[in-house]
Amino acid sequence: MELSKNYLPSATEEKWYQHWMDKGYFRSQPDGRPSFTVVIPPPNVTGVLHMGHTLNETVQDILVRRARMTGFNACWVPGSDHASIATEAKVVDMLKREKGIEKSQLTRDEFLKYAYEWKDKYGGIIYSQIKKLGCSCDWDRVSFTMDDHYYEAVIKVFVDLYGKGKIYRGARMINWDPKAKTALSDEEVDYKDIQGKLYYVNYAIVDSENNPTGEYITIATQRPETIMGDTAICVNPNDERYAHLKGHFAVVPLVNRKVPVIFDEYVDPAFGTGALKVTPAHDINDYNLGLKHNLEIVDTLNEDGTLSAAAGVFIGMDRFAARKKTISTLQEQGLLVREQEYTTRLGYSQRNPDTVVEPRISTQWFVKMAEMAKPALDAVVNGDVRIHPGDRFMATYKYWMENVKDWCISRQLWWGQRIPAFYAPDGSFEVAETVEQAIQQFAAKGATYTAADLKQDEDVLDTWFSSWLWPVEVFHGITKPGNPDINYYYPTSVLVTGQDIIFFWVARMIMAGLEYKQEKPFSDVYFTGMVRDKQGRKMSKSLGNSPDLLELIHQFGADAVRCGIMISSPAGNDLLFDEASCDQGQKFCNKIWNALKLVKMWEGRLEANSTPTASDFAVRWFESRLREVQLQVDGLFKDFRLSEALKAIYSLIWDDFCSYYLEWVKPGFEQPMDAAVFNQTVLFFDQLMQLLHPFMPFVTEEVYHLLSERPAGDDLLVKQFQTTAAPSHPTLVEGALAIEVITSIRDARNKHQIKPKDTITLHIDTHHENAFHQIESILAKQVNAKAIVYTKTPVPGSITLVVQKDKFYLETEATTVDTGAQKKQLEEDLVYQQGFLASVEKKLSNERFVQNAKPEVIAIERKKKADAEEKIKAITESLKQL
RNA sequence: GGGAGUUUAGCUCAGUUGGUUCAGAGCAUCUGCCUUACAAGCAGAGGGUCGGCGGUUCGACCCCGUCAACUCCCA
Repeated sequence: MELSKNYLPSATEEKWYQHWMDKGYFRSQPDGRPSFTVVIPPPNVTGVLHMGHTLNETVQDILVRRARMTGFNACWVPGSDHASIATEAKVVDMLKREKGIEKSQLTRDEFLKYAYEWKDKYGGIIYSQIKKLGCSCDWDRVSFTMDDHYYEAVIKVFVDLYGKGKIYRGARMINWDPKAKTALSDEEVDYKDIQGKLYYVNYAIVDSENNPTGEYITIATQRPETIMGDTAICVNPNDERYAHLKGHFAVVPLVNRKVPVIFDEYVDPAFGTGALKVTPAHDINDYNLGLKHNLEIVDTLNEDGTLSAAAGVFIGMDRFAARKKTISTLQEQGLLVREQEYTTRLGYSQRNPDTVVEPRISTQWFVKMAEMAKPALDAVVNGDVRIHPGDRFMATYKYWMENVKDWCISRQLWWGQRIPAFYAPDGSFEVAETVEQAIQQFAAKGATYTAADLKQDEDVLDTWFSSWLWPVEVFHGITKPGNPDINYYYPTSVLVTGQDIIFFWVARMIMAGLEYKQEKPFSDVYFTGMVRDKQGRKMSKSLGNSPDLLELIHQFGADAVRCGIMISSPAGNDLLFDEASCDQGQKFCNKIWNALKLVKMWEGRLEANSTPTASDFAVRWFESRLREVQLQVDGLFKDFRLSEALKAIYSLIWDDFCSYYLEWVKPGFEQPMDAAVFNQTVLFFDQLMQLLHPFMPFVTEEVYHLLSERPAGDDLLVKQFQTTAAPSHPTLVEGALAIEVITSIRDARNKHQIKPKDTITLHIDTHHENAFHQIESILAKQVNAKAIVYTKTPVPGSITLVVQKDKFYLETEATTVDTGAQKKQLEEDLVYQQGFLASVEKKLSNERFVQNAKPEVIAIERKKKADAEEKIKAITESLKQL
């Protein structure tokens, strides 16, 4: 069989993915094995996979494949969420651009028809990308947050929580987008620093009898257009400047409203004039003050950002025009004292980036969080749910859970689950799964209505209110409680996601899981870092610095992309993604490919018992190295240190296997290959491919099948790991010595400019010849020695070097030996060793060290001392000869 | 303003209960090699006062305090 010069990913990847699918390897049904369940954090249907997703999906696939190979029934559920705000915006955009239709021209049902069409057209793109990446998801279980059963589950949960008093409807301060005319969640607001102005305005003081005292109080405000909504003036109770105003009132300019002067420590006496105008309808802090002091709320803005009738003046004028008008009017009335430049932050709508978000009192639906947060906090604090990397996120999680605010779940949109509240003409309402049920509930209270009388709430629920049920409802745990799937797969094993949604999603999923399954939704949470470009900038569409995943896969191959992103991805830290790391992955594939070519070359010239002894040590050593790394990788997986695991395997394959092992067992030019050694080599190669498979599934499966003919069903993807025996420690030490000797001799050859082709005679002066007997042929091959001889005396005219306690003499005809350089080298080495010895002796002669240090530590120090003394002796002897 | 995190080689990062002169890896750099698996490769090498200062300790990259710079979250 002719193998191509380099590894060619494209054909391989398609072939194997198809094969795995045909075999049904990704499908999972409950059985007798333990389950290993992962639910994909739903990417939203609007998108394509970006590098953040790529990292995420790769991590999940690695965990799932590894679990599948270690006896678990692995089930990875793919899916996506409906992303109500983003999707609705895209559909609105598309309708306008392509069909010239405004949303306002459509009925709700007509709009939803377009939205579903849009979803069907674009929603699948992301799945094809996940497949290209090699992800082993169970494609028979694809879930979507707007699926019929899922929709039903969300409604059920809403009704249930309402019944339990955990959902309420109320007027609260929310973020309002006056352009889109919808409430926004906190995460949909972007804050920007801007240069604004502080306006100092005089309010006349009147006493409790309403008589002007002739005094004015000056307040500083950024938003003079909200003056008409003022219902108090607030000062700090400790501020002596204003203490005499107790019981007095101020007159709000323009509208001449008499408002009380109140006292609250919230006010910072050092800011502005120390006096604050309180506008409970238009500022969150003022709103809280208003609640505390029982202030009237005057909402002076309409939903489109114009001034309302309640403002009394400038009615119908836009808020920013009204600001100008207010300022000029105050100026005319002589109430504007001064203006001051001021830097502040304003919230802008993520959807309409030029629109300033307005804090607004609005009637919305809320989930009471405090009660549900408590068990969810405990679950993490107790370690029932483990977070990786743990220490970093515990504090943040705790803080948020202990200071959690009620969750605004209504959105003024159409794309999403419609709130199941039914209103009677008199404004009373019932929450029910169906209108029929609502009619009954009204009837039970003595009110008779028909379906035509009742009006369902126009709003839909926040997308997170559906995705927080994800680990439960993808297995129909809400709609069909107790079904075999939910019983088998829940709780899921690991959730892999970005740290940015720890509150929006992870915390709430834990709440929902505990509420509806009385059990955590997952045992471990693995937070990946954020993918940035190599300059450290966030990847974003507007910067255009996010590479196209399909393009990357096309260029480097899926394995290379996976390898590239994992190898540069320390657990939990942000990673600076550079395409060069994919290049490294591609080279790694080629390295493996070439090792395969070498092994396949030997297949044609096998011979039993040709020269087995020469390779004995190589085989024993590599077996131990392989075991050592296998055990190391086991441990790293337990700690979710996947990047380190990949690096360990990478180095095992490239350095230990290719650079040493294969070179050591390689037969001489046109020499036969020992059959036993060959078979052992193939077994090693198999195991290496198996170890690497979760990280780089395609190339490993391909190489596995090229190494040997495999019976049907013997695929790497389902090949089970065997338990690993302990490595032989002495063998590992001997191997390390061999490598050190080889490297030192090569270095000496280089330094003395001995050409690679020139042979040497190697003289070894050692106390343990046996250790060298077994690696003689390896040594000879690796340092190009034509002969190896043992000696107890220095070899005149040779290159001398000392490795550990042994002396080596390189005899060569090619060059004259530069004794000066050698001497210098040995002297430097001697100085270093003497310094080392001195530091060890200093330690050992320190009484307090000997008293306090652990016995093992002291023993190690004594050994260090003895080793250093021997080495110094060897160097000194060599120096004498020069 | 409140909280968290980071700072180790030119770059990106490891460093797991303080104990080899412990200062590591990959990439990049330099030197020598077209050695019949691989030049997308091979063999070597040089790079660092572990952010600054102080403390605890027989001993500190590691623990404590403080200062500085950067990043993120919340308001």
